[in-house]
Amino acid sequence: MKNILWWIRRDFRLTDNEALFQAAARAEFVTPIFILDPNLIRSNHVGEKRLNFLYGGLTHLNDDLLELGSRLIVREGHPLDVFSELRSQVNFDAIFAEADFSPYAHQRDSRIHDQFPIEFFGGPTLRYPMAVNKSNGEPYTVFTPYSRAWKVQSFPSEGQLLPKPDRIKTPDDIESHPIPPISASLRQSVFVPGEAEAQRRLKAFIETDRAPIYGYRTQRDRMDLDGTSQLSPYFRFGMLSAKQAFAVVNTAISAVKMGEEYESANTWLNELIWREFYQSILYNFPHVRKMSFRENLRLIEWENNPTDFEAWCNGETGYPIIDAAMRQLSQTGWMHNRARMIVASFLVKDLLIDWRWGERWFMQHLVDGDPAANNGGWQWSAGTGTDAAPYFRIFNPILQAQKFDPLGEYVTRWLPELSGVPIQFLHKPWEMPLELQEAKHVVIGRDYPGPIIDHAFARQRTLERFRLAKDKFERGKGP
DNA sequence: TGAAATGTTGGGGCG
DNA sequence: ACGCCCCAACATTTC
Repeated sequence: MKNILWWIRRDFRLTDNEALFQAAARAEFVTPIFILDPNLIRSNHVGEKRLNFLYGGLTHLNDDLLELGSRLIVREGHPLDVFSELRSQVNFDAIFAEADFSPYAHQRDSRIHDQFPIEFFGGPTLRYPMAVNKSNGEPYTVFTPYSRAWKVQSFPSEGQLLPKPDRIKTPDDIESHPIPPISASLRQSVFVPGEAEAQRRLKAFIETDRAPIYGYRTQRDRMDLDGTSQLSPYFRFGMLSAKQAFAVVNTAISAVKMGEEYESANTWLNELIWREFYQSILYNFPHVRKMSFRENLRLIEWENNPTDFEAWCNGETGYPIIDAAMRQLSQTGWMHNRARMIVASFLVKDLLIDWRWGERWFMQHLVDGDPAANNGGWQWSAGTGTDAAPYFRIFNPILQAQKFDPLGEYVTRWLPELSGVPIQFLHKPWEMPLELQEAKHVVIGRDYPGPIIDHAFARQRTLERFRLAKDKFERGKGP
């Protein structure tokens, strides 16, 4: 073939990229193209932090392509229109792309497939969402059996990873839209975009001396430490392939064989499989995007108090662990996973606000915001999802903070105004005697808000409300 | 990938 | 010495 369009969607990398590899092997010219699709970049499910990471990623990808003699073509518009227009300007024989099974992408791609010669390769996960099923052909809805079946199939080895092409020839007469600039306020993001940074982080997490992965089982819950890989934004845009991660972790696991290090590496492996699980859930049960997976919890009578929601969003709930986490999110576009569970439990089970409100807020602010993982996480926390936390499992924000931020360093990092508060009061500052509040310049109601809700009360209210929803459902389908 | 309520046990103080 | 109470500490049940 003469010219193949390599259509980049969420595979911002040159190594282990089957679509690119095949395009380079089969065609004389390869045209890397990224489309700024208004359905994605103007959606109310994305915010500037993820868009900036995306734009930065495009810049890095273009730099990497330049080194191979190629360059990135950027176009703006609906993909069907963009390809129609392109066809009138240049000759291309086929479009090659990494598969994407999220609902919008799937629908978009089948329309493209009706009108253009397009071939799909691989995907954002190692296993296709339809490739891990029960013996009766039905998809799994519980994680543990899913992961067991997932692990039975073959693991990739590092030798099976595809190299990047030596050289890519790209026609030089194709116009490109400029890569949108990054907002000045976000140039200092903690997440440097690009494939090189993704690889550096993967190696730092797994392949250095005393790498964090070997203490992951216990360290991952500590919000005050950097015990997690922080790779999620890179997975989100495919700056790292799932296959690369699985191959590397597989090597690490074989190297240790047993003990705490082995358990830890396996715990991280399981986290990668959770990611595959939720991709599969969204593919097989697309309605979870709109409603509870569990039918019996679709009639919860939410409070949905807008003032409470605003306090949660802005980190002004008066619970330091909640407020610290929400500020970490709005300042960095990322939140520690343990903190995600705590703030989700608080929104849903203390404030009784519809989990979909929280889901949308996360999508708007997370650099790693992914519809499948985010929806899965929220439904898990709300107790409405597949293999979810039972509805009566309600986090106590104070106990969680004491367990997983024992020194209060996470809280004071994001709430420096609380740095003078002694640790025994840090996670419940409203219990400070008034003299101490004055002395530490943390007067509740003046320097820091009082708690917007009493946890014990909220817990009882939620147990009642969820119970009611179940009862209503039972009666509704009655005899 | 909880927490609270309730139940049980056992050591020590004490009459 | 003995029974009784108290109450941690731990276990089990319940939400």
